[in-house]
Amino acid sequence: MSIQQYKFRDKILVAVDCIIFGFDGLHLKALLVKRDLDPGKGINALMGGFVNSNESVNDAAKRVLNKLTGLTDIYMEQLTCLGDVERDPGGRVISMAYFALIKIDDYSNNLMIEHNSKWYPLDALPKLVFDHADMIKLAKERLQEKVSTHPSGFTLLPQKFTLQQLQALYEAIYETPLDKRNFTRKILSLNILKKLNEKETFSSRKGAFLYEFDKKKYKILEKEGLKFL
Amino acid sequence: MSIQQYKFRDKILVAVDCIIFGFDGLHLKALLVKRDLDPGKGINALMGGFVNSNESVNDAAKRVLNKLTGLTDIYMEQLTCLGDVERDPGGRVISMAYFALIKIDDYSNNLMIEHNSKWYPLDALPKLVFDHADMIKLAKERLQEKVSTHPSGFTLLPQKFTLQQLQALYEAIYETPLDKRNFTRKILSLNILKKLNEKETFSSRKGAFLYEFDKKKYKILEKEGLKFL
DNA sequence: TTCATAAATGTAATAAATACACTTATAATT
DNA sequence: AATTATAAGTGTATTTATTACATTTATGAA
Repeated sequence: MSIQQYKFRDKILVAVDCIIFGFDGLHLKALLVKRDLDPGKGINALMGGFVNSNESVNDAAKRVLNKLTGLTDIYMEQLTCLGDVERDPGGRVISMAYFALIKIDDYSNNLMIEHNSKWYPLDALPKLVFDHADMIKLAKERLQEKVSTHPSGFTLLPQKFTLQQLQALYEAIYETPLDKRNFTRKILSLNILKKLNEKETFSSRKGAFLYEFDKKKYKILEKEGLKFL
Repeated sequence: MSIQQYKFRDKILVAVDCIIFGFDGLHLKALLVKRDLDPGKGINALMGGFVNSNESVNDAAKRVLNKLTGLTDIYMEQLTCLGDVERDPGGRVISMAYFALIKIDDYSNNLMIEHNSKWYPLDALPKLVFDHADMIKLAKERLQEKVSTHPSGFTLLPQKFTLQQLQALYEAIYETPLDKRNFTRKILSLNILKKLNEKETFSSRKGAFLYEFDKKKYKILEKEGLKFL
């Protein structure tokens, strides 16, 4: 046997698809586009693209994410490989699904028009092409696991946020109400929040203090993990 | 745009590589083969193979696992996609890594000779081709997470086992000693073990009771998850 | 009968999780 | 200036889970 062996094996189209999550203060949402090529043209889909032979699979995902959002340094991780033979009626295409978290306000209206994209609440998704609905379901489960042991979820919030916004985020992800006092105590005990001398006065007369993250402690917890809920 | 679009995209070789774990009662081990083709011929590697265009990626992993072990219904899950451009000097090959758990005694000596394969303790791995060492490292981390929330680890033990064997398994996976009384209490409180009326007398005069799993409860916990350690 | 060996077992102390309701600050209204 | 409406902010007691720790028991071999 020799290097020649590689030559006679089947080459396959490899795609990446990105589940992009956002949070609007109340609902967890996914960013979808209307697919612009057949098969499935005009149907809602995750943003995706093919992996080129001169780029890594992760780089392909970054490229796709950047193309859609204009953002770099997006929180992103591999989710799963969808590899069924018949998953794409257009041909044999395997897809690596990624999930990504962005601040919903970082995504501009211009881009929504340009890419024919739209945020959908997870409990009201439209019909999706191929196995994209499966991907989103899996991504949501993975997000729940992830935020229970890592501070990644914070990526969905604006830089400054109130404790009630943070709680609403966890409630949206876990799909369950949480006790305000217990939540506050626990999150503050992690020592990753800095209380600012500013208040957010949009949602109450009294106003709620804004917090931001202590990036150093955040990094440690990101690596080491934490036990959140 | 049309279906034609698919035609002009790059096709890529897709491989699967399997991290196969076994447990000999004391050490966690990985099954490695001597690679039989260039590049890297003769160097140790994970068992792997290319995905054919008429099989799913998961089926390719099953095929590879079955070819090496002779076993079907192996516990197996996707680990990660290794997708760097230069990871395989023989060409552009992306690899989906899987980790699998088998009972070490199910793997026969004949197969070891036939495939030029060998069990290596995880703390004494030989040099490996490409990024296979990374895969094993990641697989071990994933195994640690997995057994802390799912009863999957039991797949590494024979059908009948003693509590001390089970504890030794967890100690090997976590790489840390555990308290015998606390361990026993906790594992029994999960109510997934059936105490048999048989003793294993190999390792002590007194003999230790054998246990086996209650498969129904196992299935429930497998889905719902548990909080183990 | 004694000895050596690993198996089996319980309790007290500490830490973490949960359940639960009133007071406070403020802007808007009168 | 006083009142009202609204969400923010805060503490304690109870239950549950985790940890630390040492002696007795069963048995085969000598």
